[in-house]
Amino acid sequence: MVTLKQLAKELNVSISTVSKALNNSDEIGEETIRRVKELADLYNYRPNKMALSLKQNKTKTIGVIIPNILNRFLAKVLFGIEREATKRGYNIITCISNESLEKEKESLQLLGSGSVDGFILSVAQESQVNNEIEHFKRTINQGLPIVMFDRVAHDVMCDKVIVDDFDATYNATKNLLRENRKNIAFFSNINDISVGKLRERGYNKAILEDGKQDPIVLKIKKKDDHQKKIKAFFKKNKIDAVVAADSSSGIIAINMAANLGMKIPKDISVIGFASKSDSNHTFPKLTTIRQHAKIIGANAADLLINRIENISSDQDMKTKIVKTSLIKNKSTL
Amino acid sequence: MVTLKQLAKELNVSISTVSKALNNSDEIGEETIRRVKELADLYNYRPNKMALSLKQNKTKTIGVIIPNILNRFLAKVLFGIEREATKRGYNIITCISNESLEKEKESLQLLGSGSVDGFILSVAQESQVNNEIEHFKRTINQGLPIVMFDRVAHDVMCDKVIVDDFDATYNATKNLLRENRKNIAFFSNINDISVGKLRERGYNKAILEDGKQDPIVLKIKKKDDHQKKIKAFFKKNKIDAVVAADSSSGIIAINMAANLGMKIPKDISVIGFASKSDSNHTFPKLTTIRQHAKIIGANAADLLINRIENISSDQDMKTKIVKTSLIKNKSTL
DNA sequence: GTGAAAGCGCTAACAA
DNA sequence: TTGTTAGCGCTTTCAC
Repeated sequence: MVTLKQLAKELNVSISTVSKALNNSDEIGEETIRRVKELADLYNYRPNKMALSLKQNKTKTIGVIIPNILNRFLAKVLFGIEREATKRGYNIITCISNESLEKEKESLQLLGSGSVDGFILSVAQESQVNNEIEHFKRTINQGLPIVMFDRVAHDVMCDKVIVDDFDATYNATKNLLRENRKNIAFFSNINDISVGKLRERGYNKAILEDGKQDPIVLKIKKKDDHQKKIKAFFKKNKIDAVVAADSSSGIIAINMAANLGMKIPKDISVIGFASKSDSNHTFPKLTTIRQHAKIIGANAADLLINRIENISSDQDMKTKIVKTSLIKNKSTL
Repeated sequence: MVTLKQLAKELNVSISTVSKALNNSDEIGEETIRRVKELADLYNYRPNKMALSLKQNKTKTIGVIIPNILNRFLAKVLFGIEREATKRGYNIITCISNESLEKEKESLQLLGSGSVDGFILSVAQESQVNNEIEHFKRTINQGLPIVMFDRVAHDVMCDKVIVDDFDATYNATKNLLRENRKNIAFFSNINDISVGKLRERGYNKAILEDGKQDPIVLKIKKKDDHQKKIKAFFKKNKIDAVVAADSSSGIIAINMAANLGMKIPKDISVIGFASKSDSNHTFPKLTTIRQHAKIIGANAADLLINRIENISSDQDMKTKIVKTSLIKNKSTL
């Protein structure tokens, strides 16, 4: 990598002249600027990012801590973050917490020592279960802003971007009630995290308000055989509708129902959280609750960068709610 | 963030004493070391990463350029890279090229100016189509090693990690021939990239070697309605087996076949590239070609870090082939 | 209009 | 055993 020093030497001027010339300072003569820029172009000079960061005490880099990159929703949020960050001149350093509190702490610690200007994260399952929030507070006290999305820690004062999980399942369930479904079940593979619980509550509320049936909830653990669990459930309970809290449950529910001879949506309706490409994985296509993951990511990046650059003068922390949409496909009436 | 300077001041010693003490230099007295470390702990001192990078001219950071994070395979490779990199003390900066040559160039350019010690990447579709490789060569000449995985540019001299795509579909097709299938079709949604072509060739070779049937290839474009295309194809051609080059095609093929009344695997066998969780999205479960994405990622990280740290003394570039495995599930006999 | 010098936080060769 | 100094690449204030 060519440096200012080398350019200066070759041009027989001082380092500061070169620096100023490249930054179009009006202290420098036109002719000099031209000469400097020419040589810089020739050598394809780029200012060293580390030197800039050190000097200006900002890195133009965002730390992103994601619990699980194999989750389509989270991957999509990451995509949204990356796009918005790039647009605003920021890079992202990605860490995958793998749902582990320890890794989450470590990432915060490691990147916190000068590598990034702030963090965007979704809380690891282990941290949520143990309600651990000290590490977040420490980071914030250190002067590094955090934006949390989806799985947030309510007791931490920071900007947040969340989904209207409760309303989403509440409305989805209402929808099924309007179809006159008599036995609506709720399937969930994510019952240990906050959003999973919110979704269950939305379902429960709709069922109880209606008052004509009892909630039936199938909780599937990560280690369970997903297909077998659902098959067994279908055989034991006669149900005519499913609200699925995660995308796999919805997809498997449809395929299994079809396999057991049920007609969709005549005999059974299914609504699930899923992305567009996932909803393609069933026939008929799954009626889905879309979370607009990319928008969530873009919003999170936006909030963080504004905070970093002090664009929003106000000190209050914001919580943005990105509303889900119900996309009606053919797995409901 | 607390600095050496501040610690030194508080302890009434010089900056270099503090630095040496923290690095356990034997130049420093035990008592001093203890005092320094105590205060450093108290203030939770961490050396500033930017300063270290600038000083030592290495960043302990890897640039990863991924064409599409929503692709499960690529996401999984990223996971593997991140895990291996973290294990060896490296961070990763992730850029998403979105299959665009321009973005790929830009990322190389931007991160190349001091932000990373090397790159791991899978070539963007646009770059492959136009056979653009100058930007890779430029980066390498700049002294930054590159490791390519999956979609590689053969004319660039660098370490590579690839999958035995040709053999994978060749063997899968042979497998179907052994089942005595008479009309084996090939479905692909990725025919414009190198691996897609390799997979088609493997299929073709097996069919032609057998000599008892003609290849039947269905190429699906990104903008096509995936389900409709496959449905129409099933209606027009009577086929009894499918080899799918991408995971969506395999999954949709099974669900659509079932929907059209075919019995799987009695009437039709399906084999596809997919991850474990994807193969759960069909009933019966999809017989899959596993690519071992995490291992690919780990290998790529390993190769790159060795190159960066000059562990492998040899100058020859290595190409590692990670063999696929055929996981027999119930969508084949 | 140009250059010298200080300083961002750190390490290390050299001096004391 | 500890401190002084130079330097990594850059910007910026202040002299000339």
